[in-house]
Amino acid sequence: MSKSTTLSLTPVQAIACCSPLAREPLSQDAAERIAPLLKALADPVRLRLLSLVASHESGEACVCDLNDAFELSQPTISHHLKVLHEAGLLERDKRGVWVYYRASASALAGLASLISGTAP
Amino acid sequence: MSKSTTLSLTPVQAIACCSPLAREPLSQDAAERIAPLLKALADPVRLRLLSLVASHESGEACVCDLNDAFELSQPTISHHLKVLHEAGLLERDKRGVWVYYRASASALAGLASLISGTAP
DNA sequence: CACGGAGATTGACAGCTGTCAATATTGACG
DNA sequence: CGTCAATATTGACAGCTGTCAATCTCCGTG
Repeated sequence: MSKSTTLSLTPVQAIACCSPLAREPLSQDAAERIAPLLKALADPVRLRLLSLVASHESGEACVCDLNDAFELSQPTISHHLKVLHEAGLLERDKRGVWVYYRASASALAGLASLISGTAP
Repeated sequence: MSKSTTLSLTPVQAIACCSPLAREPLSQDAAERIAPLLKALADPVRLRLLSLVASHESGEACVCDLNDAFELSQPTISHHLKVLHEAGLLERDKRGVWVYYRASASALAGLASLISGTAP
């Protein structure tokens, strides 16, 4: 593979390639692909959003419910959901006027194995 | 400025208390304790630093070696190491003039189990 | 003791990020 | 159609963050 400055990997794929942190030194390239994913997670509101969605009975949650769980404006919640979605941590599903989000199990598993060294 | 934090939990302990993200909705309190830990990790340079230390043969690495691995100024590396240390992800050990850092296995394991849902 | 080198701290600055108000877009339904 | 409700987008702004140059602290050694 040649170096490509415009590679369009989903962030989830950015992780799949890497051995755990403690296994061998992370390359600069890998680090720069992984950091945005962690950055997406590194916010209290987004952590709660992801947890709310992931722990929801049906495995998915409607934005309308999520908005009510915070004392933040609707655009702010929408912004956080967008960040999580673009990182590949949340999957979006629009049904009619409502939008449902689902947590990406593979993304979370990938992150965890990167950090702990557990094989996926 | 102020060392105002009233709670004196290490960030590692901040995690130990929580069930995995997908198990039940994270409380605001828990989210605000965990986010700083992820924030410490969510930087390409710090990811590489942690990986360098964690994957080092003896389990620890001297700052002098770490400095050489980046094209960044010494104060910048020192700053990143401080962030990782204050988050509880790196342990500091000063021996004479040299300082050695060691990765905290429990912090990493805690984070991973929080994310993936694996029991600690 | 004085000097030199390892690492930390300080101060400054540009760029990023979380938040809101205002507005746009989209689909259901009369 | 026209209206209404659910999300998304835009623009603005304050606060945080990564970086460097300069300086400081500490310790070993001549």
